[in-house]
Amino acid sequence: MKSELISNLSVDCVVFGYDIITKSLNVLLIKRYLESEDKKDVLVNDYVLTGYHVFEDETLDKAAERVLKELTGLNNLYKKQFKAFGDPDRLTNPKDLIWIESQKFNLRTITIAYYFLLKTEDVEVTDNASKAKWFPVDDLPELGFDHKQIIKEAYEDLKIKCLAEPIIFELLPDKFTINEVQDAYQSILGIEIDNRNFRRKLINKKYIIPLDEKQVGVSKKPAQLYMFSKDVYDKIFQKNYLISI
Amino acid sequence: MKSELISNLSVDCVVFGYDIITKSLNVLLIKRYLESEDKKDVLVNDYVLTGYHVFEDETLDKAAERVLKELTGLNNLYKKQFKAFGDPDRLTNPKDLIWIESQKFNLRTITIAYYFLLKTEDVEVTDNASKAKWFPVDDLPELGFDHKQIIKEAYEDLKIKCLAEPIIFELLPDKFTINEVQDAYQSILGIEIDNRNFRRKLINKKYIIPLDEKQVGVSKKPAQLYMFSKDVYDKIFQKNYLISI
DNA sequence: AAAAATAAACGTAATAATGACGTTTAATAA
DNA sequence: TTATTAAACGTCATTATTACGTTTATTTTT
Repeated sequence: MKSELISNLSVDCVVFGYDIITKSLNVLLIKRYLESEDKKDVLVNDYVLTGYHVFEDETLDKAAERVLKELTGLNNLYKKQFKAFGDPDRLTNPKDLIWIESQKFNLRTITIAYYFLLKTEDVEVTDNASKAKWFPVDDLPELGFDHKQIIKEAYEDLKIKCLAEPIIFELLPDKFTINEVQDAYQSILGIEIDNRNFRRKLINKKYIIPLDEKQVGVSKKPAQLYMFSKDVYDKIFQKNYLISI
Repeated sequence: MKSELISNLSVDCVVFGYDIITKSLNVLLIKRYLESEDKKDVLVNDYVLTGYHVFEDETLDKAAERVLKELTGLNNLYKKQFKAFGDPDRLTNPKDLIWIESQKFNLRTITIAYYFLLKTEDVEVTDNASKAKWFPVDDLPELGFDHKQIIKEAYEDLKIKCLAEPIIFELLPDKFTINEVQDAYQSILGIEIDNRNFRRKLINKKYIIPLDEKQVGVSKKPAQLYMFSKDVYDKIFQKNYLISI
């Protein structure tokens, strides 16, 4: 008879931050440590996503939020559980064998992967050996485990969601210019958009609200600032089923 | 120190079938058995999704496909892993406590939930006590565990995907009429669509291909049959980023 | 203080898509 | 042969999109 699987449960967080200056979508990564023979922490020359085991009395969502809070100090970010990873080749450690009622079980590590959206500027990054660091999503360093794959799938999901929902505003400051929105779309989706058409389209949306403010500290004509109203968006969306196949 | 979580891993399958006659989206469910004191199987008066433990050497996807194959005999259906469910209150059984290196662990059951799409007609259902049965998604019976919630979330995900991708054709026969597509959308999304506009829109799509065939055995004017070409759709989609916020 | 430079903002015309309807056609049933 | 009915076609006003050109407001340079 085949063995049923007992697994070690963790969450991994893909933290996406958009940098309005460099116009790049970044991922927050930490250096990986491994436990050595003599129990000292040894630095490995690659990076990993932040993740941790789920505690006994914790929901998956809470575990992801806890991990994120420890990493960034932030709460209440846009969060999406996008996929579970748990293929047999994820088995990490030969010590991960357990016995239950004299039966042997392999202990596979299942991770429930989340992604979070924020503004790069909201996370203070000090480039110490042990601390988190931003990397452009299209120029990642060496990554441990299957984390490159996890990031890839998170990014795919994000792109699709960007096209269908106004989550771009989770990545932008509360007050933004039209061109900043365009740049964000272009960077994330890897496409070119006509500025004049994009501008008209966005300005005509009821939920894109012009403010009585302009950019300050720019060395050319300062642009009009806008905000996104989720309330207005939700009201409009309710009656707007659009089959776009 | 808080206990890390060790979990029992399973997959649950939400099998959606669309019935072209009753115009209803159905879910395939089985009666639930519980193990009684004297080890005989005892029937419980509710239904559950099909699901099973993941085996030691199995990927999550393979496990879901295996469960589906055992239930329906079918392969190669549209499949989506849509969410992991594993909150602490899912803990089912007091016997689910294990010891590893003299540490006690609670054994929570994590389930990776998938949904599959097929035509109701493709699954022969015999209404025996132990066999699978179709239920309309908006008229479900009593359900065990958190399976009502799982179905609800699968349905929400399906609705959103229906609006963005041509997965409706996974639920329809290979040869279909325009009105059958409209009925499917109306039933699944719970909306009314103008037939004349819908017809025009669909017929104009390059990937909706008219066949040299009409309906047979209908008692009114027989309708033109069409097919969906995934190849053509994929080619068109590649250059068609549409930001529809 | 005027001129050059430049990003922001506005404009237009052709085409395509959508929404809200009315009408005709091809088949079966009476 | 006629009535019935679902399928299929047509129209018109409105809105959205595409593909461009032009003007404006501000800073920097001369």
